[in-house]
Amino acid sequence: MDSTLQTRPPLGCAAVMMSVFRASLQEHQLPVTQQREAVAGILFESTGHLSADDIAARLKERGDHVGKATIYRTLNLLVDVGLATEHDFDEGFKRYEARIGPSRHDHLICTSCGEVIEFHRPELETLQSEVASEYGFQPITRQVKIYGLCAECDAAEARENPDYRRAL
Amino acid sequence: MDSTLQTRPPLGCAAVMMSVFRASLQEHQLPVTQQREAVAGILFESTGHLSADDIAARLKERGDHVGKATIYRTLNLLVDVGLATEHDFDEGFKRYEARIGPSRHDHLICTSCGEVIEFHRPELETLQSEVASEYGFQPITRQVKIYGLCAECDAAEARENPDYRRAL
DNA sequence: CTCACTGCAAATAGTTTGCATGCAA
DNA sequence: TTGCATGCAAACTATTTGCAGTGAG
Repeated sequence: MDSTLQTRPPLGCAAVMMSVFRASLQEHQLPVTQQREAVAGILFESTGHLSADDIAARLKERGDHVGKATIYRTLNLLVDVGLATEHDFDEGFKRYEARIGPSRHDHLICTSCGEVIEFHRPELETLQSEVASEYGFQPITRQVKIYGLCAECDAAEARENPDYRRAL
Repeated sequence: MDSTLQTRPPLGCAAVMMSVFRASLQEHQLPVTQQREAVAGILFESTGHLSADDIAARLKERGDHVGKATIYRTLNLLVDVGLATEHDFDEGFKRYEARIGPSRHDHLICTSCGEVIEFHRPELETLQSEVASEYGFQPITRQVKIYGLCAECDAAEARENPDYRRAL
């Protein structure tokens, strides 16, 4: 299913995503409201992993106030139509990310400073299908999260406590 | 509310885990209380993924009432000393599992019926180290979760809605 | 005897929901 | 016009925390 390796289109991407979103709404007979466009716009123009609060803040600093309930409702909508991905990095809240095409990536999460590094490993696609078919499972999505210390935090830790790695 | 049980650990395993737990507590000058032993016991004797509520229920049906706050405090303690693993299967609450040795396994999660299937893939170990070293990252733990439909739910879905797979 | 643990209840925090009102179609 | 969408606030739910009392070492 994900046989096409696709890189993120650089420009105009947000605009394309917006029209896909509008089309999805119309297809489902749902109104295209200003709030929905505002929330989706913020997400599509950003490349990071945004929390509901991040989105609220960006909307505010742009003058576009949208109620938090609506932000959550819109994010869930985006996830449902497949235009956004939900992430849980164990921070006690969720983060959302625009989902451009079928391109899959996974994450390294620093448990010390919270940095999130994306990585791509096509082998994971194969492995996912293999494991799934072994159990008659129909895979829809996956999350691969590797927790640990980023290069900087690792160095810092090794400096303070030279043999911490022995515990791993 | 009960999780699916998978493989059965060797006998006496729970007892061994308990004494490791007691040792950890003593090492940190922490009292070995009845409540701590009760909570740890439930977790060590089970092979599944238990929520805090599951544990409360099992304690109750055994006559051993323990306050929920204490259950949470003990679970966090177990995670901190490395004797339990925390899982988040996107159910809105966490599940805990005894951690026997360094054996790694990952999960297939049915988004329809909630079944959790464990799988082992040694290649993931390699992949984890490769990716990590590529970014100078020091991996500590990982979570690989493949969401989708288990064989039964997939069949049921295909029966009701013959071409749902086209949407994937 | 002392200090940390326990239970309870109240507090948190992210997210969801009920309801009167406001817009998109 | 006709519904859904919105905003607010209240509701929810899992988890954490404060505090008076209890128990392990």
